[in-house]
Amino acid sequence: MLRVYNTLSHKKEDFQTLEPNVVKMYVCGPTVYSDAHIGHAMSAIVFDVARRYLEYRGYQVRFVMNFTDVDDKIINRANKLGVDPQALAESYIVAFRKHLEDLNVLPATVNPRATQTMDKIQSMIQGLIEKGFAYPARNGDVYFRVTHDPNYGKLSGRKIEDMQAGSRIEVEEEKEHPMDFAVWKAAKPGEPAWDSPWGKGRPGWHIECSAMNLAILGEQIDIHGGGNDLVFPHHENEIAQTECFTGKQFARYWMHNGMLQLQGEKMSKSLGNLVTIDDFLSRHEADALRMMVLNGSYRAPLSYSDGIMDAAERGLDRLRSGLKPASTSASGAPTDVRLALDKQAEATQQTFIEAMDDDFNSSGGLAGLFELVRTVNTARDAGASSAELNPAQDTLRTLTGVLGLRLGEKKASGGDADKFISLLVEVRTEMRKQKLWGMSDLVRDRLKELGVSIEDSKDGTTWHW
RNA sequence: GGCGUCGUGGCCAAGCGGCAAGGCAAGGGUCUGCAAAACCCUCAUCACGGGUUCAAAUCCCGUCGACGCCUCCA
Repeated sequence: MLRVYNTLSHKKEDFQTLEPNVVKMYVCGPTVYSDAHIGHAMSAIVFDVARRYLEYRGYQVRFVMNFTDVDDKIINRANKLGVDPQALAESYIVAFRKHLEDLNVLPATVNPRATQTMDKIQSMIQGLIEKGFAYPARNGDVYFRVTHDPNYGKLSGRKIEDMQAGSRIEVEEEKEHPMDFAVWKAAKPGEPAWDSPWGKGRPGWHIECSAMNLAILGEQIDIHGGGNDLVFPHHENEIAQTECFTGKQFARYWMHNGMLQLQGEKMSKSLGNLVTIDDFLSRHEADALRMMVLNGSYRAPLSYSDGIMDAAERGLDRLRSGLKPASTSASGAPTDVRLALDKQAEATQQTFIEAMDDDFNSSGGLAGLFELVRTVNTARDAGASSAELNPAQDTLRTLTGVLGLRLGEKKASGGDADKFISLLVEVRTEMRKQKLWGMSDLVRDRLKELGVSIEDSKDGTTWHW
């Protein structure tokens, strides 16, 4: 039985879907106004793993990730650069899509955009006004009436009174209550604007997610995800709008990932302490970032550092070691070794499911995989043939695949250099045959300095970057 | 100030009432011409102080500390 930690109840709950075998899942994507950083990547990876695991467990997942492509930040940035806000947003959407692909994040079933959901946004606002949950103000904005929602604050555990006390919000004259928030914003001259019953304007920050959910997944969904910095106000307001509009419970499970930190602080655009996805991928393989995320708990904050990346990359190598083929001289492993291998493959699968069923405990799942790796390697050393190794290696491949790891051969980034390296290695093999150890070691050491590792074995010599 | 998450070996980290998973690093060994890889062995009583229990890293109370949110943010 899968259990999922629900921010709404602060507990792990049994996972039950609205419809049998179907999961309706919505994850908040980025507001596209600048280069995405690895914190965004972490969030995408976390929910990609959840999605892959749900599919592995037999669910059909309708996975929606939105792009918020109209927003103050986008407008400001576009004005600064002197470009069209829509064009700016579009370029970042293209870039982000490419990043997701590079990071092996499965494509969403749908990627809706705020600007393409305008009808639904407006009909929702209209509905909220009719029900008394929203009101147009004299300045052309439309505000959500917080005090009319008895459940307001249930996700973040805040009370309207508490927030008022510590509030640093500038109180808009036009608001009935300081905590009321805009569902529609009147356009200033030169800003992107859409016609509406309340005058030209654009959606407020939270309404677009409510509307996109409604338009694509319906009134009720199973899982709503995002970074935990979105709990308040974004998700709180989303719940308020949607539930007041439909009169039904919106999302059953709210999942939030912890923040990626750099030197003890949240990595964020405003703090400027970030590593962009481009930066990261120019120095590491995509699997390494995923490995780093998988090694921890998705809800806990994660500190990015060279040390942690190093460990992630070594761990990746270790997983890969389990997939290496049988020795060409393999003549079959002893019975006890073969039995142990089968048994471990079985045990690993079980451990994996138990761990992942417990709120996607990837680190626990990984532990089982490492044990399988050791058993496979032991069997290979004991002379297991590829036929004997195959079933266990298939299990390993399947389960690492569920985590979204590709474990491909390390890229021979050298391009043209590769064939020269191969030549060098070939020559070295000849030297070794003639027992010219000094020369062979020199070649090996010098290549090592250049980033090329050589491994000699009974089956011959292999090398990799 | 309010709300919330958390504090496990040198580092990352699982465990959530019954002898402390796993990875990285380190040390010793097997293998190897020597290495590397692989394999074997070694390496913690769980921030602190009380309490509950036959039994607590795991539950309760308190202290200290970290981080997030309360303003745009994955």
